[in-house]
Amino acid sequence: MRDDTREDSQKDEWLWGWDATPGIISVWAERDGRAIVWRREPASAGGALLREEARYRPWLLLDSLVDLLHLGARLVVVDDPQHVTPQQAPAHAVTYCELVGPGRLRYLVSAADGRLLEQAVLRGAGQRLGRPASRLADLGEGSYHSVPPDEQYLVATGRACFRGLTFDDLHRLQFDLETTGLFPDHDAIFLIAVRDNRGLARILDVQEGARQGLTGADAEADLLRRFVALIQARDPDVIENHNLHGFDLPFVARRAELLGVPLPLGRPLWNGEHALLRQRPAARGYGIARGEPEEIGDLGQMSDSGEQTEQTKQTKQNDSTDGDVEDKSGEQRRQGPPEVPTRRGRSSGGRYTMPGRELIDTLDAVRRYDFAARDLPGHGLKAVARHFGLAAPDRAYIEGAEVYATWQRDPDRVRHYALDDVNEADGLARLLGGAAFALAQMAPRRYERLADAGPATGILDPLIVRAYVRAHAALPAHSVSDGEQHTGASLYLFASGVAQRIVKADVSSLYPSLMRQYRISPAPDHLGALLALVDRLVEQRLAAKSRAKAAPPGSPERHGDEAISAAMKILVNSAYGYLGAPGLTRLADVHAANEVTRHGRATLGLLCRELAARGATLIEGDTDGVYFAVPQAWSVDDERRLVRDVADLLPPLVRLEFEGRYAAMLSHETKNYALLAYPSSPSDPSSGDDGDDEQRLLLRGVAFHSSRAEPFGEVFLRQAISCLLRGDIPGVQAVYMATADALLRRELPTLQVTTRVRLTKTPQRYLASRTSRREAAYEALLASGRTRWSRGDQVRVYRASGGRFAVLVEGADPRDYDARYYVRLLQTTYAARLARAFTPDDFAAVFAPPEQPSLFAPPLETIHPILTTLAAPPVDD
DNA sequence: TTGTCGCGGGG
DNA sequence: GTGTACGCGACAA
Repeated sequence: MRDDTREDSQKDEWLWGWDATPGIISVWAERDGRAIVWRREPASAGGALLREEARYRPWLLLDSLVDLLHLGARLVVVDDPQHVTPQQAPAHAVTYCELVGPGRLRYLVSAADGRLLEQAVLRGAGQRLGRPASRLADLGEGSYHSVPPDEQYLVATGRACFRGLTFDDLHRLQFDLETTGLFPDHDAIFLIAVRDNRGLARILDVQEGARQGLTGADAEADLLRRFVALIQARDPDVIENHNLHGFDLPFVARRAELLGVPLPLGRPLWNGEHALLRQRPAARGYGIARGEPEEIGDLGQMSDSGEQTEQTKQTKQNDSTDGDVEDKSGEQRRQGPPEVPTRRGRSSGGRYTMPGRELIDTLDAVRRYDFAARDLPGHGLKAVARHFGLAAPDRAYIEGAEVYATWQRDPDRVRHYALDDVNEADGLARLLGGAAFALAQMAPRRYERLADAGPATGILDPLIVRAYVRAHAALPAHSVSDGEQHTGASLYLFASGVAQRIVKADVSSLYPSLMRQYRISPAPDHLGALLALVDRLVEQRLAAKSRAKAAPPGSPERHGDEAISAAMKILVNSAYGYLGAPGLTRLADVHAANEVTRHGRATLGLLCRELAARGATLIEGDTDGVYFAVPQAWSVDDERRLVRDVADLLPPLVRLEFEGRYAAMLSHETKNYALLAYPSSPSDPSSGDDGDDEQRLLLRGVAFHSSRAEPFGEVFLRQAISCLLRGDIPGVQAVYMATADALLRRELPTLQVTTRVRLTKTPQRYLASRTSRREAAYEALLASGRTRWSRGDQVRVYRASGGRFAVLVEGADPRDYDARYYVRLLQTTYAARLARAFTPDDFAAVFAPPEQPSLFAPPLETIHPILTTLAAPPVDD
């Protein structure tokens, strides 16, 4: 009993660290052993900001002491190299201890100054290798492990961020740029919207400078200086925006460089001056992101916002300014000019940082969310904000390419738009940023790094390293692939067409459950850290979920517990991915991963067989869950009993859950289906036909919505499938006929037949390739007289009468679309998505060409949707 | 037709 | 200090 408790608290330390220091917001450490910790009191305690200078003992892990033997008596063995008193070893000593167990990295070494520690190791390595060693990497793969200074500090102290703070205790600021275009070499910033969660909402723009007689580059430089002053004055803990690292920061950095404006946006370090914006070391970032210069040149001349701006012209004259985002007091980190976004430059690598503040890109949070949920229409700010209901009713929308032109015509509209942007960025950060906030309370990394980290390499690995160091266990060398093939999950389509009384049952967190149930652990993990973490995460997540449910909706407590639950879900679900990524994760073990998927396939097979044996009609099974239909006469209780009966056949940690029930389903292909929810009263499918069926319709898969689809097609699909799932076949045909009719009469607005296309070629590039291949979007631009556009512009294109392509100008509605073409598209593309629901004859009758209705078709009333069985339940193996 | 590459975001 | 998935459309062979 007492052993259990001690073991539990040890494993809690692996997950949460062991030092309860509250309120840490950010840590900045140098390799020389100095650290600065910024802490904030909870708002309830005054919310003051504290700045503490600290020291830590830099450390690293080695596979051998041989490179340190040259130190002689200056190499001293101690119990705990991360905490050494002057009595234990002199100040200039390198200290070490030997770690236990079979891992290759079996020496924890430390010194008062990390640079001296490294130099000592490198000197010994140079002697051993017979050539100078200048970096730890020269020691060779797998013979050492070191982490950045701030993480050394957090591991050594057992501290973590945000203890005792709620999300809103952080001082969070959002800013958003409005620019004349996408390319900072040639476009300029004319407006910056700034808001924070302490009541600020401000627009900075070049018109203010203009009132003092500043124009062009002077006005832009003045704008940047006022921006810097505002950040310093507000002194936020966190700076957020959507695509912050991919657009706003590189744009600001580049413009500042060209204009010669320094960017001291960080908090003061030791010298008392605000630290400059810098790039986070990310080797991969630039090279590929620099882009092809001649293309950038093209873009400058072809900017869609017309002529080059005053600002840009003037800026060009002082291209050689020495603006520098480097912190002169720090190490020389920058290896080249700041990254600019280019065609290939989605800047997953290029990241920025500023001491004392955490830079959070809501695009990262959106991607992390959608990785699991897969229900977002896109990852853009506006689309996501609308999806989550964050968009204000009077939200201003301006197409990207129109922003600058709108500014010149109607600046207040752009101001409104930019404030809407920062407000939505704030809402998004609150809604989706909680997970990273909670992760920062666990893992020994800064918040901003946890926000963009991959969960396996970026979070689990640091947790595991900290656990090994804490337990004084020798750390296994980094895994390499032994060639074992990774096997996957199973996916079955049992039936296609239409079925009623649908139930979805799935195993919550299947893979981690199987790891726990069958104690599947990667072979090199002699400490058992991964499985112990998964155990803790699953247990504590359940607790956090029930705490969240008990807390008042909207309360900080609820937000906090939901965030912990979301964070733990991310970690739990990545434990399996961790196993299967040799070369990426330290303790990968593909054999163990395959053991998990093997149990997973067996579990899904068992579910399917047992459900079918008890009267269910299987429709689709995927990895960890099944859609099936039950007989018409069954009650909800019958459905639940079935799921419970089958759940009882599974081992205790593998929990089958009743996930949902639906009135009807159209099964099209695997992962492509439509579900009709029951009317408002979930227990009574026959009640309340209030005509909002379309809202109760859930469409899944690319067959039912693709970003390129014409709006009229999506509308048709929703209406037709809604009728279909209600059994209203005449209604399906009526929708079809009405849509065709509206097209033929051109009653549908032109917007309904357009597709949104993003332009990837410059005019020159397209003209060069035009002879060999014509592309609709560019032909449309040329046909409408546009010879100038910018890469990255999005346009709406449609097919106009006479077979030519046309661009739809915002606000226009010429109704000159090729109606017959779109009627054909309605038949061949959209109606076809309902084909599985009918016999071929019935399909032909329902969707006859509108101009020649079939005389011999069966009456619609006699047509019923069908369900076709495609496969039997998998057999036991 | 089939295989490979690049994109997703920001103005 | 390593990225990353996944599905689609564009382009080359």
